[in-house]
Amino acid sequence: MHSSVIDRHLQSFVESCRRHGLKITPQRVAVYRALLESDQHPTADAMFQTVKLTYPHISFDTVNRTLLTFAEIGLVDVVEVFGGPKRFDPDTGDHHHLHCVACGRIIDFIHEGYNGLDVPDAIASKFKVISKRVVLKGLCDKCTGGRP
Amino acid sequence: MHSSVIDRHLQSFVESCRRHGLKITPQRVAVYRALLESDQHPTADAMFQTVKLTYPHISFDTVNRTLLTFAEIGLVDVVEVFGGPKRFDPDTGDHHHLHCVACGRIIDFIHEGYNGLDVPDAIASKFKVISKRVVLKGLCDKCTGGRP
DNA sequence: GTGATTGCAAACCTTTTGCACGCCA
DNA sequence: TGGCGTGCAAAAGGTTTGCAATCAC
Repeated sequence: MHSSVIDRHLQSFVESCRRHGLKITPQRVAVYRALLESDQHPTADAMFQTVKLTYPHISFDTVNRTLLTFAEIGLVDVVEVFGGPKRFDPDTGDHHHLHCVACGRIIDFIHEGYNGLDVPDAIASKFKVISKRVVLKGLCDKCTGGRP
Repeated sequence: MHSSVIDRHLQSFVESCRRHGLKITPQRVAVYRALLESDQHPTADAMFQTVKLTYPHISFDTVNRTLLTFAEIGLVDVVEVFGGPKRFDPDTGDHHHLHCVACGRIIDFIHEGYNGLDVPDAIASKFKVISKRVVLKGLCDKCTGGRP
């Protein structure tokens, strides 16, 4: 990611913290920077390992709590899992997930046909829908070994 | 659930076990019966509490392992969660989920428009899709207090 | 200054593993 | 009878909580 893009993200991060009355601490900045560069859907522990490289003194608890705080203010999403540790998604935009049941990878994809899914009236009248996502379970290319 | 319906389910349960070389033990039958009557998406512990009522001597481990075994042979689904313990779904048919972010309930719904979702070619050519589900996050009627 | 945040430690909960005994096929 | 399944116990892994010291504002 280009440094100018990072700067722009960092600026909106600062504004988001201000809006929610959160202090801008070096730990939070370090976690946020790591999120921007993260491989997809890291666990709290994976984030901890990454952040330690640039901020060796940080504790796991701080990383974990920071991620949960970021999730509360909408800076990251907590993604759906089928067991195991929580996983976080720095991409809060409209996209969908494929879960490989063999290796556990979660692969993002976007698809025109899935955007703006209509919510049935019976649901819309009773529930306030916050987010919509299509979740596919299957086997990824690495795990099928090319066999379809 | 009517007893005749239960009998029919039990019969297909027995066949399913036979097909997979699993023994028919009273514990497995008890767990399966409890599944048929279960409120939706119970955790292993919730199932344990229920099964104990009719089979007081059963251990938590057995209930848990039985549920995992059932999941492996497709008798139940493990449903997507956003953290916390695994949850099981006795309904393996085509349906979708609404997660209430306030109370944690997972509500099933069916919707014509979501059945037979097309899988984008870019995905279908690389991944073997096993299941498709729309996951909505939101607030249920109990948690909005009627306010939409 | 002061209240939020951090780091550390302990507790808690869920899941996993190992093993001896018992039971289904 | 043989081997799978069960129950018990211990361990592992992840998350949550409490608290004193520290830091951003």
